[in-house]
Amino acid sequence: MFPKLDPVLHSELRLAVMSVLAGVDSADFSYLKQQTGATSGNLSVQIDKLTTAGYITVEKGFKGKMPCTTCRITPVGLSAFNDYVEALKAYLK
Amino acid sequence: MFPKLDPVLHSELRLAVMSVLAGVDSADFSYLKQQTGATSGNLSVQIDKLTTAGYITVEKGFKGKMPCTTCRITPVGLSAFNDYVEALKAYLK
DNA sequence: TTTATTTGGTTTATAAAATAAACTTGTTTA
DNA sequence: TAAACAAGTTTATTTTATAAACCAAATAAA
Repeated sequence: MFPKLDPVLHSELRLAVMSVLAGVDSADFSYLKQQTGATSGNLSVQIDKLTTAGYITVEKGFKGKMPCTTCRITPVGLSAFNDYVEALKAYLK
Repeated sequence: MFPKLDPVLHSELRLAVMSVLAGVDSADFSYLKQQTGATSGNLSVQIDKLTTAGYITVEKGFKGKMPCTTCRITPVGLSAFNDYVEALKAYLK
């Protein structure tokens, strides 16, 4: 009837991050922050959770001399995102 | 960009309850419990929150000698539900 | 050059949420 | 009449979401 919603994705900020990452090859921390309007702390925590779930990968490097954290969605993450969208439909009709 | 999601509705069980109520004139506690698969305690709490938000009304009566709690969605609730669906779309594309 | 200020985050603290377990009140059944 | 059941509510506990506080390095200002 009502399928279970993936708790990793059923979160406003994590869903926004996944939504951004689903549409680009990669996005760095600052870009995600700007796109989502989140605070750094909150974004950092939610990126960790998405990483732990295997939904995104994080690569820490530098852009010039500044640290730069680059995020990418994984195939697992993309699939989970699509499943979540499908599951939600049962609730919205 | 990403609109704020109504926290009252961004909850698996409350959303399921609203989804059921959006499609019927009224539903009693047992029916909602059966449709959503929720535990009584959880359902009771979430019904309270929807009531406090003004999204549903609750009428306590009897069916025969047994107590019976009947829930209905309000116009405000229906409107909030529709707004939530619209807002979500920004996250799902 | 030393002192702010900004960038790019992480860690920690706290308030709110979701959920189940335990309990209550009354009814039906054995 | 005692046990089981129905229909919920209350309470307790575990997670979450989030912001505040913090940190280190780079840049700008004095």
